[in-house]
Amino acid sequence: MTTAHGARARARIEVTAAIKDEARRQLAAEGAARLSLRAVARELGMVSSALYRYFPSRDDLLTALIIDAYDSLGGSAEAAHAEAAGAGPAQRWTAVCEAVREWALAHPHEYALIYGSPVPGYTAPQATVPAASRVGLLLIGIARDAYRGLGLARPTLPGELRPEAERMAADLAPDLPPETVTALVAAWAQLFGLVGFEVFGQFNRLVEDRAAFFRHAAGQLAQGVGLVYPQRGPAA
Amino acid sequence: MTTAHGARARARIEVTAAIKDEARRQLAAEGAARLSLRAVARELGMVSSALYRYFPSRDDLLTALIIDAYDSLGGSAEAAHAEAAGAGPAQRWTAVCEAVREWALAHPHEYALIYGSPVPGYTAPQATVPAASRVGLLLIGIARDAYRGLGLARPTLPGELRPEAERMAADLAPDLPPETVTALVAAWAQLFGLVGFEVFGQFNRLVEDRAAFFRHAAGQLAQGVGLVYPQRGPAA
DNA sequence: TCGGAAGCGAGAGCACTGCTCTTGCTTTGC
DNA sequence: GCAAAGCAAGAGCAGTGCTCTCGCTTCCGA
Repeated sequence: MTTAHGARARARIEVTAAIKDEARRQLAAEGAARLSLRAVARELGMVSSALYRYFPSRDDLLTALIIDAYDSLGGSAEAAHAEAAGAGPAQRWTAVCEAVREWALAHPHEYALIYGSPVPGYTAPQATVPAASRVGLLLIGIARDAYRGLGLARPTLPGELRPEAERMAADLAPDLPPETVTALVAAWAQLFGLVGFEVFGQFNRLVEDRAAFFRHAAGQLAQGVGLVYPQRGPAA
Repeated sequence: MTTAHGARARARIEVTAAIKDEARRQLAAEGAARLSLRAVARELGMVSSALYRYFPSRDDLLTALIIDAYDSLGGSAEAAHAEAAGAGPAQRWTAVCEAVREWALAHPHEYALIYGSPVPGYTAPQATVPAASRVGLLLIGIARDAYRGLGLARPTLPGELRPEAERMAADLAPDLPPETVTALVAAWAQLFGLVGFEVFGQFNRLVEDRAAFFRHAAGQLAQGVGLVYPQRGPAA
């Protein structure tokens, strides 16, 4: 009984996938706001009301696409990380950052869906959280490897931020120094600031050689986290 | 003849302003995608077709709101900068960053309009450029003051980025070192990464004391630009 | 095996959207 | 003083998300 629960369930899976595929096509072509349930149904040769058997609302379809986008981005980042497995922490950091950038440039509308303005009147459901965390976990993992290996330059931290830093460290990576975790969170946000500005055209008549610019900026981020070859003294 | 071109022209100005005000209200309440021309007209007691005499399309209304939002943000940032006039470059930098953050938190939907995903099928018209540049120019100005005054720590720059850095410097601030201009552009994007992540809820169950976190991150950005009290040696 | 239940696609319909066009009225400028 | 331009109103078009009802098909348990 490999055919899970008969032909009907199998058909449901196929139709659901077909709907998502067509929706993704329209998303890539026109953007989230122009994604139309009726158009998807039309393209699939079905009537719009039938589509509601698979997704109870337009927002639910969008949520499914969001999760898929997070997964696609996370997969690309993880693949890039795996490919750089032999290299040092700084190189692996940069490789992950560049994978994020390249995915975003290849899928601008999907990137906008997950890291642009949230779709209005819509807050990301809890279901998206695991998929959304993958890139962050990857970056934490790189820092952890460095910490356990060559060592990590420990960033500075003002006193007023220490309680918050310890809270974040307890949540995210209890084995890492709070200073490092704080710097990681900031670098994570800053990475997507760089990517977003490029994808959304803010660099348009400003930065020409964007790949080189990004590579350098990503390296600076790694340095801010402490992911440099410790020349002047390792972790305190 | 102070009344520019009679009562009709004056009425036009007033009605245009009333439309923008009501549209801004709806934008703040519901977000850009739910901004409806018909609802604006309804609220103003006019019929929807009449509104097209003032804005030829919904996108044109949005463009007007975008420019206003850039101006409002730029004004807030400039005001904060003026208030910190006596302080050193690092403090003024942080003050501007915090003003940007506070404006964004107070006007999330307007922030999303200008720094979130661009409205689909819509590329920002040239008219928005001057208004959009104000924050960036402010940051460049702070760096320039520091450069002419106490001096500026000069960031490092890889060789592959030098041509691009010189191009950007020629465009943006020919009087500043290319390394500084490059760091400025990166910091600019990273600043909006931090702000965007907070406004769009990416920090939600992650960072609690966001004000302190942001203050620290902004200070780190200033340091990356070279805007620190030169302790170890001023500009080379 | 068969009968009720659940799943499914189709169609009609509601309330809404952006936008266009025509119809009259008013203000403006020559 | 009169033609031209600006204006509000209404009707209408094509499109949207979503609901409801209708028959048909598949499923599952007695």
